[in-house]
Amino acid sequence: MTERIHVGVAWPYANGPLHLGQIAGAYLPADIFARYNRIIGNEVLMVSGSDLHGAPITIRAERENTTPEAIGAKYHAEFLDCWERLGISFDLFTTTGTDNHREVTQDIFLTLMRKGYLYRDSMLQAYCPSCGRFLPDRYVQGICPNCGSPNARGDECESCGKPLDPVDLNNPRCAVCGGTPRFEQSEHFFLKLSALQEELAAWVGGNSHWRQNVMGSTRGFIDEGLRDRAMTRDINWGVPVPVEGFENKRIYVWFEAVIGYLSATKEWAHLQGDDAAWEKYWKEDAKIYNFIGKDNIFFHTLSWPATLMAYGGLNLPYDVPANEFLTIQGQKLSTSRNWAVWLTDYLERYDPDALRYYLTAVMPETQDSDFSWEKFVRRNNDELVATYGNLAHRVLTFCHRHFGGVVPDSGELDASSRQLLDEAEQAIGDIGDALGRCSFKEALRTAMSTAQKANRYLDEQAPWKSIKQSKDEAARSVATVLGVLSALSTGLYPILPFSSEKLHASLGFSGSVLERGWKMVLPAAGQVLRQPQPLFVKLDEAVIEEETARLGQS
RNA sequence: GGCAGCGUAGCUCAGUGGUAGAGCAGGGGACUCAUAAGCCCUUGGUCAUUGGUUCAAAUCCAAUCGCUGCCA
Repeated sequence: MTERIHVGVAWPYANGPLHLGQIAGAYLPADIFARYNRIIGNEVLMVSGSDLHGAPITIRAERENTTPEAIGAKYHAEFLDCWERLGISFDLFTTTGTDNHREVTQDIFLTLMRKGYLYRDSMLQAYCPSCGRFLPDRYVQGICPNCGSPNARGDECESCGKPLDPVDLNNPRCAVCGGTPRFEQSEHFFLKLSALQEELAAWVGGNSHWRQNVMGSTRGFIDEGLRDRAMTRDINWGVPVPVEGFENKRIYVWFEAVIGYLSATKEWAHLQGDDAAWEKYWKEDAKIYNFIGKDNIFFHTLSWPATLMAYGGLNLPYDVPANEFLTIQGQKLSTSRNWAVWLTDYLERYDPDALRYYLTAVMPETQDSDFSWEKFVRRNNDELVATYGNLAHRVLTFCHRHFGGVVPDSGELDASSRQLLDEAEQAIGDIGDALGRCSFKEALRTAMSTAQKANRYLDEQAPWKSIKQSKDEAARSVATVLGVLSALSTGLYPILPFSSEKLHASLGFSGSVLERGWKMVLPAAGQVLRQPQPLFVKLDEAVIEEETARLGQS
């Protein structure tokens, strides 16, 4: 039975380059999941886009004497290039800056207003007279009332970790100009989350398939009691509030960016030439998955579902497989200290599948995990190259040397050959099962263990020995392993698409792995093999030192 | 501070009531088709700590410590 699967991925902020934490946390798992669902025949739509709004991008633009549009455009182009090179297969990667997104957002805003889920109230806001604008919480600095630290931010004191309100700071100052802000009442629209408390609790309770971390923190918010929150901001960059008197305000980015999942679907439908096609995913039977990092669980399991419930008639997320964080060589990622591995840098120097392999192997599914160049090189060389790449290479070169570069006739299979092929076929099923549950690490382990079994089998069979006595016996074991390789090219396709296609072609198949589908297809006797080329490149140990030296350098 | 997740071998992790596991790294061996890869054997753990429930706890409960995130 085919299903409709909507894969929505966190909207990256177009304020700087992508780093490996974002890839491991959201984009790679989303892509693996989307590829798997496509190959098993599901109807898949994978969308996301650049988040162009919010205060940081405007402040950066001022500092660099440019416009928010220019910064957004630069990084949006860079993101698109990265997806292409890393094989992140979006059906549409748009931006929050489109007319379509504005229209969809404003429609939702006005509908919620009309239904009473958005109401006016006023709140105290810091206003900087010398900058002539209201300041977001984090742009007010001052002395922490809790620990006395002189550089506490209005949202949080970094030195004692306590969350703060800008009005609590002693001697507040504007983080941009250093001037003294004053606090003024400002009118905003509040989302009536409190009114949806029961409905949300019931819905969350029915989602027992959610991950521990997602369910735990979502339940925590509900038990605490949901509070109404402002969904507009005193800022002049973003989606305009479609209400008279709010010309100098904009819709809050977290209210608006998640609407992108819906607006992007509408944009995709329009580009397909079928404006109603979005309804297949949002009104008809479909499962919506949102791949995100653990930092924005609240917005995806409560705030956005509340918006959808209030609007009415649209599908809610089916699953929100949020990942934990990736540290870099034992330390937290830090953009300001340049403690990060930037995706563009990686892609300039190494293969996409090597990264996809390593990041899947250490994917932070249940706890924070660590990226290190040493482990990257080690796992590439000792696992990916040695276990999988070498398996393909040793068998393919053997075929060229002894069987004229064609698939030999296996003849009647003996018990161990039959068993290995059964296990390979079973592995495809198990991998699929794991991928369907978003257990990506488990899927990879299953695949690699199949490659290992094939290596063991080869050593037992030793066709390099048997060929001296019986060409048929050697043909049988070699043909068997070619079958396992074919199975692996399928089973690993969602995770390692580039090398899977390469192996598929090396095995003499035409077309693509994707077209062939999620099944084991044995290469036919006589099928012409391509001249084998190594699937993966072995990395020089010097890479570890070179790359480690780059960390933390400005 | 509150809430949530996590803490198992040197590393990455699996294991949710029944004799502590895998891969990689380390040590040894036999082989040689292969990117000096693969295969076999092997060293290695007070399952964060303390207490409790149970015939039986890595697993359930409580407290403590540590790491990360969130506090919209």
